[in-house]
Amino acid sequence: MTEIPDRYDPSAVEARWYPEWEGRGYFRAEPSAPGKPFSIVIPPPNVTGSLHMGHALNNTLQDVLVRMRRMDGFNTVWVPGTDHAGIATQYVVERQLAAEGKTKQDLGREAFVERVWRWREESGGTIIRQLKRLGASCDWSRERFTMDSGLSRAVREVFVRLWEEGLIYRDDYIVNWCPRCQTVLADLEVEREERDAEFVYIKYGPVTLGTVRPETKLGDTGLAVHPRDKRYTQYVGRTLEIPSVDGTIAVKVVADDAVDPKFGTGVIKVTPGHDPVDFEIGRRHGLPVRTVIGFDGKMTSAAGRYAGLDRFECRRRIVEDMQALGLIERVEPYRHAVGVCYRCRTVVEPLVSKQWFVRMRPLAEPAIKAVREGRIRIVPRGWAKTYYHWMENIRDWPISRQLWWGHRIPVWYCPTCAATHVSRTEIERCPGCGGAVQQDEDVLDTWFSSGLWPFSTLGWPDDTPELRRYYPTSVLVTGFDILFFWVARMAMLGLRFMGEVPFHDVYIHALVRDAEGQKMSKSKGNVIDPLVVMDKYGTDAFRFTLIALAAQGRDIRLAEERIEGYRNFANKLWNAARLVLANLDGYGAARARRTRRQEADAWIESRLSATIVAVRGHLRRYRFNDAASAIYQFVWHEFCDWYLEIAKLSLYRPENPAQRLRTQHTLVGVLETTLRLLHPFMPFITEELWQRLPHTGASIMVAPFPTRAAMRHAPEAERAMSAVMDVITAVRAIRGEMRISPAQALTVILRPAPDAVSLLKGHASLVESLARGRVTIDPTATRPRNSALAVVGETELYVELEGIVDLAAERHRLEKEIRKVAESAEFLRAKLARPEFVERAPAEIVAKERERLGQQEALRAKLAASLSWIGGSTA
RNA sequence: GGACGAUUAGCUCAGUUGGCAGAGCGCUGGCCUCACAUGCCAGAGGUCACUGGUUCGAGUCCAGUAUCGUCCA
Repeated sequence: MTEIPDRYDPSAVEARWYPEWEGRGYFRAEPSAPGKPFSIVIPPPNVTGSLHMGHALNNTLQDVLVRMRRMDGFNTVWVPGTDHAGIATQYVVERQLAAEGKTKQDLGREAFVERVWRWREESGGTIIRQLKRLGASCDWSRERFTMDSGLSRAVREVFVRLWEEGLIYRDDYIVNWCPRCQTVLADLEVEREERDAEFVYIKYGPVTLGTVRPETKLGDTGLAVHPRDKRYTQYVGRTLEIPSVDGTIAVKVVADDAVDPKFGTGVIKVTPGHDPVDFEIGRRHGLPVRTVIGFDGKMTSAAGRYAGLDRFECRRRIVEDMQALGLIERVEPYRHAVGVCYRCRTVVEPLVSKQWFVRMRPLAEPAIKAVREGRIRIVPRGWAKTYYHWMENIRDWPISRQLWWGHRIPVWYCPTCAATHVSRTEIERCPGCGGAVQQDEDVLDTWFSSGLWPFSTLGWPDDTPELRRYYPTSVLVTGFDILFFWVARMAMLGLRFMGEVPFHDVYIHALVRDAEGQKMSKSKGNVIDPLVVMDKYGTDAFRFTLIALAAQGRDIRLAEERIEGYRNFANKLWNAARLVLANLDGYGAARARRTRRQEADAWIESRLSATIVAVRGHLRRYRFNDAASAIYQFVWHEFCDWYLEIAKLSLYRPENPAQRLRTQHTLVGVLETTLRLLHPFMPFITEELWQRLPHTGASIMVAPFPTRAAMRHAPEAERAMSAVMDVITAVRAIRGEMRISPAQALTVILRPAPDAVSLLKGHASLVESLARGRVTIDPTATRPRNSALAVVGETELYVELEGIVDLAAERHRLEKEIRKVAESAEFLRAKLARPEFVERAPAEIVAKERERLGQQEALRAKLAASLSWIGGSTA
């Protein structure tokens, strides 16, 4: 048909359908509508973000599930939204200000926060637009933002309740401090980076010890050794006066298990103010905290003559000074992992300060139990182990952040009477003494609000219809990198505040890497931009690639050739539909239904039925790649490679009109059903083609997802067709191996087993056209001179070679064939010769192997006879 | 140092309960056959990292070794 181009052009199709679907309200959920609920909340991307491969994979998988369930008639909701990303967002706006030569202090807190809001209005929608480009069928009317008033109310409610229940406290603690972002970071927000450093061996009074952080020597208040390390027992308990760069310092020697006697000299200096391990050691032994590095990353006045120096500059200077004093024994190069801020890569400084914490243990226990009892199912299972390990060793969660952008901690201090008030509402006057109060300066960790996401987005703390209908959500789809940041916290907070798990299933997918297996990162320059890919290959092809690569438990290496392959798949589908559409003249469904179904029709319908069952089964178990490959295999290698070729016979050279009608009917039925099956994976092209085919309904999006009942299972037809196809393949193989041109028609004689006569007679024209030859069927045929032979099951097949090709080629082919068969027979004979196998293996397995051996031997005999017939040696 | 994972065709990877090893890409040969050269037909290619064990039978289960990777300290 000339009006449909022979290449699929995704751009126009994609641009057309998304607004159409959205406009018709297909994405919108209605709690009061019927149907079993199926709900998903999106892992909210950072509002500062733009779509990367991880998002693309994550949201494609969610969309597959949501679209399938929606078509299945579930009451489906997919709640989208974004996360206010405290540090990241503040950082972006600070950089903008810096470009204008201003700092946030110049603006003041209120104006700065206003400025961030303005930034969000202008630039915060990027990722949402990109999700639409991907085809994500989110209910945009329910889009949420963690800083929305509703969600902020939920945050405050949770804080106050946790406080009332004694699960929130404020304490001095050693925390990870980012001197650049000027805020505390949770352990999880600190990333490790390999860096080269110097391991400096310092003479420390009577002992020598190694350190990578000589500048912290100024803050040392102790020395620690292992309790069983005999080298140092004599010093334990003593306080030593150590000559140092700035006079002497007093350190107490303690024995602690945390010291590794085999590392360095087996002695460590203890700096409780600047190292988390040392802080713990200091607590255990009552050592004082001495802070020598400040929140700005510069040495404090306690650092004496080094005060005011940058911490790294101080390190250099102190090494020089000690060297001059002869206090350094030696310096070794050392490569180690330092903690850096996950946002700005600045080296994190452990510092002691007052922070808010959530007690995790009481929250973690029910969350562990929920997974253990299967109320939350983690898929793939392996991740449950990681989850348990972290949850069982969980530490209290520092939730305060020294930022301006975020949920301000709902705590007020009264300078007059020194009272602390925690409140759901704003307070101006102290309820105790009536004096003016001041709110805590800090805001809450972003994960504190995203941890409430599954219920805060549905209206909590109010009792809403949405909450009652859609909570717990059906499944959470996410990457393992935020298993602890997010998944674990949602589980804990959901159980605490809803009394019920936040999701039944957690599907954890892989990380997308580049073709070399490297994590994609801007600094490495190996990022593949999803939007560029979608422009180049089409969204459907891109989605299908991600799905096809999303095998459980392994990282995805994305290579462009794969995407190209699935672009070709989309094109294949497009052209199959072109063929069908070009041949629908005279088609009427009602009349077609009265025609007789041919074997090939029954076969392709049966194959589709099996594919539907497979796709459903795989999706139920989140085996996305298996689902994709099942449908790919069916569309390309069964429908296109075989059925369309068969259909052409009755389409182009109809033996009778009824048969043509029936073929049209099958083509339409199978293609239309296949499109529905494929729609969750490739939403755009399927809609476009479906609209052009005869169909019922306004959109494929709301048409039913195929069930096994849609197509009849027909094992008999499958067996019959597979026999016919084997014959065709055998003739083609002879042609191919003998290099006979496709233009050369062959003369083929079939000598079928008695029970195959009618089957082959019925499909002779099929063989003739698909194998290109004239076919004679004769159960009593004898082998012509100068012919090639193939054996298909019980059927012998001769291809006349007289005048076409010389027999040496056939001899060569047969020899190869015989070698293969003989090898296989030998393998089976050896297996069956072992008494252990015959005695102990299940009878049916033994019988099966015997039968196979019989077949192989018979085949070998025939091939050998054939070879000697044409004058070859059977040796 | 600890935990987890990986090792299967030239490359990237599947392989659900143990029963003759699969796909895509690439490669080789032949084809512009009236849907598609983003295609069609045929084909080559594997000691399933290594060493033991369990079993009639191991890519699959167990133990160890090697290499790589991730996370945690």
